[in-house]
Amino acid sequence: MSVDDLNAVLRARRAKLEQLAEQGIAPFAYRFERTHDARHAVAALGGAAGDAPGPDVRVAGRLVSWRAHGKTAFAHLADPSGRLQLYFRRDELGEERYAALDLLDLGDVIGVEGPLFRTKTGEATVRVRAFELLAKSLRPLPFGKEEVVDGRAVLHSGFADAEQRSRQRYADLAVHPDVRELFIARSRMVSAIRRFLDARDYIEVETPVLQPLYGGATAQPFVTHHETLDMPLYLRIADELYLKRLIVGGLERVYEIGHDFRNEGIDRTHNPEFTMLEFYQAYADYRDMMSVVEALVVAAADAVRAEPSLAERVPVFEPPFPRVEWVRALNHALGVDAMALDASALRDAAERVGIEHAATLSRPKILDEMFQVLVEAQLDAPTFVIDYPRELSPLAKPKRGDPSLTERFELFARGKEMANAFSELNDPIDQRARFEAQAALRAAGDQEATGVDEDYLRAMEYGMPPAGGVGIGIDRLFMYLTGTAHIRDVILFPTMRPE
RNA sequence: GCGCCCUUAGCUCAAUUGGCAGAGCAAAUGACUCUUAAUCAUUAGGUUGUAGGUUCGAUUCCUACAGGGCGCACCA
Repeated sequence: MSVDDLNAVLRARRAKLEQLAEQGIAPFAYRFERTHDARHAVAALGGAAGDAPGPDVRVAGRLVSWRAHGKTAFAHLADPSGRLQLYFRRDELGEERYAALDLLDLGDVIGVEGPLFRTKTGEATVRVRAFELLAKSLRPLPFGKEEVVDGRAVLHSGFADAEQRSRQRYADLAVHPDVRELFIARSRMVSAIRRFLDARDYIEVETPVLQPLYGGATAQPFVTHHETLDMPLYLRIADELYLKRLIVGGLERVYEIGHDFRNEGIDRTHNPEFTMLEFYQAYADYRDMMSVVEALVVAAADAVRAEPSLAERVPVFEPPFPRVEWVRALNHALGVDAMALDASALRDAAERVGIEHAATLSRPKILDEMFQVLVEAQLDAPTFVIDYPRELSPLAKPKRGDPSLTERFELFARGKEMANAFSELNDPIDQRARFEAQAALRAAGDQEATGVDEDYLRAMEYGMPPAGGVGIGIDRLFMYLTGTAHIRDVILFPTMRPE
């Protein structure tokens, strides 16, 4: 885009850039020594009563409002900690420097120096003695105007377009302090989870994102190609099989936080790449892992609640969470023994609860759909669903005492799956049989079925201790804790078509 | 992938039945030494998402395409 194509606003800013050059003012600085951020500057003035001047401060940030009155001007500077009012006077700055203020624009990054004082309306303000341009803003940020009504900031004419806010997250963050706070809270939550696991003697590991065989979940993968090896590689859909190899190797407690990739639809709760936490603990079973998950969710919630602007939104948990047995819950909701129904009775039951074309679905699929409608959707408070039917859980160990079930739990909250966990299968004979069943499905055209992972079987044949394993979707956990409806609002740069 | 809806100035939004495309903010010029959605005056800013069609005339009606939103499907 040439300068000729730019609109008048952009041209005006470029013109100022030239005037700055003529005056020998560098529009893009190297550094600025700060003594305070906005919040600490306000605190530094403290309760200084009346006209008592406060200390000198040097603060830097973005110019977000400007009110000129001839020979004086008020402005607000915003930094990550908040906003601070600035007061410019011609008689203090001198005519030349005061005139140079004309070359500033909203959105410029500036640094100022001067004493703090309180205006007659009581607002902590810097009486600017000197200012420096640190970065010229050549493109107007979509600032709204902020009005304070009953002590609360009300934004006028802001940056509302959901598409542009996601595409230009930098602008969204720049003009919306609450968006910054949300992503800061997400980072704090992830840090808290790391501390939680570290404190329990888990070690954080990194396993391959590019995998010759994908597995550990059922999903369409992204496929790429390595030139030198001349072979296809898949972006991982789960971390599971590599983490369990490490259990074989004697790393008894491991976790990984990273992106999984699934080549599927995009909607309110799905992004093609998303953040997954998986952790595995040798010599533990799924009941041990339930306790860990309860404590982990509490720790994550505490970390988010520590962000004051979000505190009210974060649910308070009181472990232990209720446990609901899969079969018993479904039968109770249905009023009959679902597992005992024959094929046609099951179809009729499914259609009564609103499942369409049940005739085309497999038995496990019908059961799963009925469970989703009748039970999962009703689970608002965090609840463990335990002991899934074997036919729904190809990756879990059979339940002790009832081989028709598996030792598996999922954690649900607000009707959404938060975590999925098993007593991990550690029998290589059984594992091979399950892989071969998958391979048969794949040969029959099921794109999501995986092949036989011989290397993983080799690892298991060396002997894998019993272990409990958990997967938790970090994006969804954070959505739940903050009451965020759309996954794109908790991912800094969600996947979108190019403009 | 399917259905419905949306796309107008840098931002937020108007525009009667198909009849000269408007406002606020932002911008430019001027006035103003405690303002805070500052105020006041003046000015500029548009190939109405793109390409076609119907019409004397299209922001408006039709078709296709692009991007987006919502729902469905897929995703245990």
